[in-house]
Amino acid sequence: MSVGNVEALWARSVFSPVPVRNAFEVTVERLAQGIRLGVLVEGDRLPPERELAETFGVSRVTLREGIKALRDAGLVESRRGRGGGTFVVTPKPERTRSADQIGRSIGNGINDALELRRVVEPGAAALAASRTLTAVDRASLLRYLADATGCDSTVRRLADSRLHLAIAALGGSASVTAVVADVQMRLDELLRAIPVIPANIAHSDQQHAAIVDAILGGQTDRARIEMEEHVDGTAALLRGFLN
Amino acid sequence: MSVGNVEALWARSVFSPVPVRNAFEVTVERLAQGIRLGVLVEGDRLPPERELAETFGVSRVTLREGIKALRDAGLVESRRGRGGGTFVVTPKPERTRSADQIGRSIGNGINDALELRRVVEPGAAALAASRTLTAVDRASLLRYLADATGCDSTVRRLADSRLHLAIAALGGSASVTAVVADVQMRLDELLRAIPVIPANIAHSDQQHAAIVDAILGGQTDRARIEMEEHVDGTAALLRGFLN
DNA sequence: CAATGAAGGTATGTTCAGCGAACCTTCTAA
DNA sequence: TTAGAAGGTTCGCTGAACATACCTTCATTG
Repeated sequence: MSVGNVEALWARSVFSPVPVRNAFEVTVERLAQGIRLGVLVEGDRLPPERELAETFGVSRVTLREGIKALRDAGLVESRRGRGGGTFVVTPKPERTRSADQIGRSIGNGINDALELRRVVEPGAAALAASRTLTAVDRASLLRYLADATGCDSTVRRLADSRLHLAIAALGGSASVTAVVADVQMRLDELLRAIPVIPANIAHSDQQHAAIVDAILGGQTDRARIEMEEHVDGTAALLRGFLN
Repeated sequence: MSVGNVEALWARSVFSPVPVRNAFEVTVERLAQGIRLGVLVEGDRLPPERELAETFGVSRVTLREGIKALRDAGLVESRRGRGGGTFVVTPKPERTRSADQIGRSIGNGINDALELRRVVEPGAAALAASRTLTAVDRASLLRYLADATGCDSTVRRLADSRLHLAIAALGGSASVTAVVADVQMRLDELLRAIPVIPANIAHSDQQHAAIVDAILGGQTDRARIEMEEHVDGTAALLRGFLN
């Protein structure tokens, strides 16, 4: 692959439009990410608006705009009255655009996301393996692995995200977890759109199991390598569907 | 190290204050980062305000507020009249707070930054090594290595940042480069504040050389390992000064 | 040695996101 | 049946950001 010279890349990074993100957008993004990546699951109830607004450091009006957007997107439902609240709802099957369409719309961002993933997820796995995990954490990890094993379609996609995110979270670094969440989010729509064949699922399951095994065994190098292979496999699959 | 359970970490990541960053702040941050990390060096002239405002997608008034902040911080100077402009100026020796003070003010963020660095920089080095570099890029990399070798103090700090950033940039992924820039920025003040002893410098120089050698030789694994050692060394040094 | 024009510096009025605060409506649990 | 906990609504205020026009400096150039 041809690489422009370093200075040019720097210049682009310093002299490019500043991403102006207002409170509304950030709020929506946060909550949508929580739902899309399976941190908030179906039936979960969000904290009351007044409370959530405060923890977000945002006015209630702004928060409500965000929630309205999520409701319009079919991600949550609101019920009024005592005992009411805003609840996470089944992720709709969604008008799935073809992987090709999505790929086109995200464009070069895909390669960028895949490269970032290739860098950060193996590192995150190794970090997790280097930790001394509590019994609770070990149990959680195994549960996430089980959830992501065998099944297919939408459920699997969610469970897969959760597993990858859990691995990152076990590393204990908020920033690392945030980067992994960002990557998962960027690739999510695409991963949901590609058709999954049983052979791929089985292979992916094996890799997941190997990664978890390495982490639980404290084998940092192996954890990294297994994750590298897994990530490379997914990347190859994705790139295959976009050419 | 004891790690809280996964769900708790997630909850914190979803239910925490949204970072509301206005155009002004982002603008300042961008330019300050460019200067602090040595992408813009002394004597460089920024594009004219009208032009820069447009590339940033920000009004000229807002941009000027940002530039004023940088001027107050002693990072740039402005000259009026034809042939004038805003110029990057010598990074002042700066009222260097002690490493301990800085450490306290950044607090837990340091460990977080160090962990992120440990994950992302070795990966970035490996990514760079996996590329087929142009002759220009190879020459650039060697020049950055030379700049960062031997000298000490402020000059070295800047050249070190530039080298690490250049390595990330050679990987060709904008996102990876951005994360590395973020990490370097977070650790910059601290790294500037710790006293450097000749032995450390020499060791660091050796490691830099080894990293660059591995990258130029296309040895991805070695590039990663050398960078890991280098980053671990710096981390140990930093942690040592904070205890 | 003027005159030009490219640059930074200033002033003004408009718009709109976001806020706080008070209030309305629904509906369950006691 | 009623109190209270939730979501839903309204309104006026503030400040950030903008567009636009104009002023000031001063190196270059004719």
